[in-house]
Order: sequence, then structure tokens, then C-alpha cells
Amino acid sequence: MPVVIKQNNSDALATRCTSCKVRPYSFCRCLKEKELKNFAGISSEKKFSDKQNIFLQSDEGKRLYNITEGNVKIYQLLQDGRIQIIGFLYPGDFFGSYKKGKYNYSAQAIGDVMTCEFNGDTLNDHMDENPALSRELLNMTTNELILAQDRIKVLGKLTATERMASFICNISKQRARINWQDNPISLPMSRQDIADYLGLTIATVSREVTNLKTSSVIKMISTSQIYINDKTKLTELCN
Amino acid sequence: MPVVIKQNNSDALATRCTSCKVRPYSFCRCLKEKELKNFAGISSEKKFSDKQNIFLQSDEGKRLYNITEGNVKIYQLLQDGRIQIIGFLYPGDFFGSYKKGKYNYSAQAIGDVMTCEFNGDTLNDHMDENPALSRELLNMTTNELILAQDRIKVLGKLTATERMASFICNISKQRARINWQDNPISLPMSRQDIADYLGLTIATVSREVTNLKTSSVIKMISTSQIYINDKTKLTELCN
DNA sequence: CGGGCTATTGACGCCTGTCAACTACGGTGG
DNA sequence: CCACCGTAGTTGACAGGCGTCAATAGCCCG
Repeated sequence: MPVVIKQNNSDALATRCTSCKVRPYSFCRCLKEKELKNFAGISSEKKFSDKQNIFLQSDEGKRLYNITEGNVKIYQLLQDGRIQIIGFLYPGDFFGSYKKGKYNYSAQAIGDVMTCEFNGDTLNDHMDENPALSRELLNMTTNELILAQDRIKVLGKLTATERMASFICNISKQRARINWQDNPISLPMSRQDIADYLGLTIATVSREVTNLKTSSVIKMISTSQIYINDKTKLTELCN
Repeated sequence: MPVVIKQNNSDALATRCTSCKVRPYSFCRCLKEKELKNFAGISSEKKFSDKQNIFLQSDEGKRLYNITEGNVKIYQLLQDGRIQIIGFLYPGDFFGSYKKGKYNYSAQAIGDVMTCEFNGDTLNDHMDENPALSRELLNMTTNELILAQDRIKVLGKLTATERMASFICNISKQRARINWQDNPISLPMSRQDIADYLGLTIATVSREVTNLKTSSVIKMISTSQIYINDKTKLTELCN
């Protein structure tokens, strides 16, 4: 079970949102300082540990989560057990649903994860009162849609080499966006996760990493630490 | 060049939105009757003919289009000419962008198309005045995102047979959603378009259609008219 | 009836999947 | 501190699904 970290007592509420490190990157950045304490009151911090499911696609529920620390994968399962990872999510990203019905994917923690959990109904009420909130959610959902459309192109047309190259490129860009080190980069997810994300197999992913090493486009600091030697060449490989 | 059909004179404005057949399926359904005339004033009807580009990915612009008649494909081009069709759009769907910068895809008419064109700035202003509008756009964008995520699964994990089956299923469902005949169904797009949509080649698409015919899951009325004989079997093939 | 485009079908090859063996690494216990 | 073990990643051999290319068939329209 997820762990509720702090009770919503007044002290905690006063500082939780105002001191939140990911606020500049999450949808709550649209709120004014004075609204934050109130907003903290409608959310609760929840912690998840490695490989713990945050929710399943089959769950009935309307909860929205904001990642404050760690990484999350969202995925869909096919009947026969095949898995497709829809996306990797990072601090500042949100996921879940504020509508009734089943979720469109399952969500699982990669390593330790800290989240802000919102009830969909409560969030909807807030949107009614504060139009800026729905505008910001519209903005961020539109950005998500753009990312999803780019992924459609990757999975529909790119070769294994191109998929791997664009994966590394995109991780690096994402790190830069939230002001983290963008080279070298650490990969929090396993090779199997990368394969399930790129529509490949673990063997192919491994081979492509080896190829990138051999052509010295990248250098492996460790299994999960990549240093990009030649950004130009990497970008070319992305097509 | 696109053809502007009606000048925004007062008579046309009074009836254009109120008599619009796709309004129950498009984002403007959130507007009240009395707001419609005003809303008609910020849009203009534009017509496009077969294979005409509505905009290119490289265009600078912020225009949003609502389809009132016909079908549109949105697609991305790779450097070397490979094409990935991101989606087929139908009456009631919207596309384009209300933010500054380049579009995320190109849009092209499939057959004759009638649209409502909005200027992004004007639409943004309207969202400021009318929060219901941004809520509705949020709803519809969220639905788009769900469709895109399902497509990620299709392109990442499904076999050619499964892709073809789910394509036919989805078209049928889409027709039902806007209260059109859902069996038999007409396919407005070419085999090449279907291939570029499903991440396959025209040869494979053709072979899969033949397989579905041979196993009498479907029957071809003409090249572009499919009758679904066995919906259960078709659904099973989708996984 | 003929020309041109689109769709179908066949032959063949390649990219990536499958399966399995091997290697690297990290944690645990003696 | 090191031997042991389990998990994760790499690599090789082989196979198969889908792409490529080309020939044929079907269809629309003049």
C-alpha cells in the first residue's frame, strides 16, 4: 500500500506547495501564492517504492498524480501478456484521470517515487472556481499529445537504430528542460523497459547500445549511465 | 488556395453555428445558443479539395480547424521522405494549433473538406472570457491523447493482422459515435494512406485485407467499401 | 476501348525477434 | 574479504514476418 507521508495539518499545508521543487514544471505553477495553501489541502503526498503499482488500467477511479520525486512508467497490457510502455514520466509530470471510469493505462513506480495525489472530483471543482487551472491543464495535455504524436512516428516508421538514438536524445532534452544534468545521463529504467517503450526486444536494444558504443557516439560510464560523445552524430541518427 | 465560402455577414452568422450538423460532436457544443452568433463571427468557413494541404508542419501559424464535412489526414514527414500518418480526422474533430510556433504535423484533405477556421489568438481570448470553452477543449484534447496512446500500443506491439483488424474496428466505432452507418463502412483513404497510418507497407495492407476476406471475417463491396461479416472474430483478431 | 492510376499478388531478402549461452554485477553470508 | 548466487545485460546462431521490387490485375474516366 502507498504510504501517506504527511497529515494535512496546517503547518505542513503552509509550506508543502510553496517549497515544492517541481512546481515550476507542473500544472500547479499557474496558481498564485495565496492560493497554494488551499491547494495543498486538496492533495496528499504519497510515496511508492520500486515496481509498486500506483494504479492498474482495470481500476475504477479518478485520481490524478503529480510526480515530485522519482520516475514512473505508464503501460498497457495485451491479453497474452505483451506489454507496451506508453511513456516514462519524470518530476513535474502528471498522470491518472479526473474523469470517472477506468484508467487508460497502468502506472508503476521505477525506484522510489514521491507524488501529490488529487481526487478527480475535487480537482474538477477547483477548475470551476479557477479557470487558470483548466487552461494550464489544457496546455500541458496539449504538450503530452505532441509527445505522443512524436512517439507514433517513432514506432511507426523508425528503425531500431533510429529509435535508440532518439530515445537517448529525448532523455537528454527532458533533463535539460527541468534543469538537470543533460550529459552524462542516467537511465532509471531497465533494458526491458526501454525495449517495451521502443517496441523492440531487449536483445535488439542491447545490440543497438553496443553499436553506439562501437561507433563512439556514446560511452557507457556504467550500465545505466550514458555519456554522449558526439551529439551531432546522435542527432543525425535520429533522422 | 482555400476558398472562403461565406462572408461573415449578419444573416450567415445568425444561422451558421445554430444549424451546424457537427456541433454536437465538436468543442463548440459547450456554447450556449445566445453565444453562437458571436462565436460564428470569430470563425470562417473554408473549403479544401482532395490532396490539398491545409497547412504544413513547417508553417508558422496558429490556426485551429474544425471539420464540418469530409476527412483529413495529419502526418509527419521524415528527412528521407518516409511519411507517418498521425491520424485520420472526421467531422467534428479539430486540428491545428492555438499556440505560436510551427505546427506539430501537416494536414491534408482527403476528398472535399469543409472546415471552420479559427485564429489562435482570438480563440485564446474567447477562452479567457468563457472558461467552459477551455474545459471542453481540455476534455477533447484528453480524448485525443487517449486515442494517441492506444495508437502507440498498436504501432509498438501489434502484428500486421492485429493492426488491420483494429483499424477496421476503430473506423466502425468512430462511425457509430457520430451516428453514421457502422456496417458496411466506406474507407475514404487510399491503401497507401492506411499503410502509412499503421506503420506497414501497401503490400502488407493488401495481403491482410485479402486474408480477412479469405477467412470471411469481412466482405469487400468495392475496394473502399467493407462489410463486416463476423464482428466477434474481428474483435478477437484485434487482441 | 484504351490509358493511367491504384490495388493485388508473387519471389526474395533483410531486419529484428527468438532462444539460449555466457558475462557482469551487486548483495549476502560464511 | 571472498565465495556464492541471483538478477540483469550482452552476444551469437538461427528463423520468420514484413519490406522490397516487380509483374499482373482491376478500375475509373475519357
